[in-house]
Amino acid sequence: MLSKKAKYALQALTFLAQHADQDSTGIAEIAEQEKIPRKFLETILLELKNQGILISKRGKGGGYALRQDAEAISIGQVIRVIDGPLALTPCASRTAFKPCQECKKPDSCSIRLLMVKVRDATAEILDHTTLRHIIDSQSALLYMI
Amino acid sequence: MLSKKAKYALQALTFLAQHADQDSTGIAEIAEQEKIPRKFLETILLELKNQGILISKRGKGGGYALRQDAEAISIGQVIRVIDGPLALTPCASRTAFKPCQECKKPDSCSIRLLMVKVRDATAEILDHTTLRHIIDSQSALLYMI
DNA sequence: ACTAATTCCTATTAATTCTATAGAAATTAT
DNA sequence: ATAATTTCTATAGAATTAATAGGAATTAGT
Repeated sequence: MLSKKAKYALQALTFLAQHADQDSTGIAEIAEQEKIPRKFLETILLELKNQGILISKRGKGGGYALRQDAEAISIGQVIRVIDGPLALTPCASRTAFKPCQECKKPDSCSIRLLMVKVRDATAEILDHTTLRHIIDSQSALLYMI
Repeated sequence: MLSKKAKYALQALTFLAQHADQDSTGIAEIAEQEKIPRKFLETILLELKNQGILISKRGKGGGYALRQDAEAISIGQVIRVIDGPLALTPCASRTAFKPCQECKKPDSCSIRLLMVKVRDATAEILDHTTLRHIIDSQSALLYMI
């Protein structure tokens, strides 16, 4: 399951993608529009900034904006940054592989191979879907079919 | 991520599938061989029994066995029983759909449609992989490719 | 009938993670 | 200066997960 944090992050990024014309949008506005707890959103946006997905402007009139165009930010990237690996088990992650304790042969563990297969299918979708797909519902819907 | 409980369940079921010739296998043996905390495993096996995946024999010489053949038990079924829906969000589940609070139109939410797509890809794999595939590593490996 | 071995049941504790908030420092536009 | 904002770090609160406890019920063998 996705955490609330990740869901909030996707909502906020979607909002920012939709307001990419403005050069920055404040936390307060995003929190209010998307109904996300204000202080919680603060920490989330800060994390997205520290991870290079957002840029910020401090002080009066400050706020956040996407660092790159919406088509350059994949949903997979966002979820990994907030919730960690996409894989169902650490031993099935390609970005953060970690073998199970006491697992002698990860290479021949059938459960692991299955989990890798699921991870690959998930990553294939999430790494090829971008914020652009999300905000442009028409192309998104076409893409989905 | 899969819970430890689900991982233990898969280990135990794999073990039972490999010992399907015996008419029952005790908790103690499974716990020892698979290095699963004994008391925790008790509750897991009981749950799998209550969900119709295992049968048990009580009293001296008792134990557990698969209710059906290994090829009739899918990994998706096991994970759902222990961890709940495969989907990353409740609104993307087909077996336990639940809309997000305040979501006006789940039908046109692009994030939801994306999550449904991921769910379907995951379920396609997990519902078509059985304990038989897992224990027969050769056919499993072929299947994986 | 007795004993030992086992599953069954329910409650509880312990540990971990997730969610949210607090409060003040640093920064910036006006 | 002032007001509005992000930044930072800590921590509290809530929920979930992981594990254990202890005894009841059942069964095989003697």
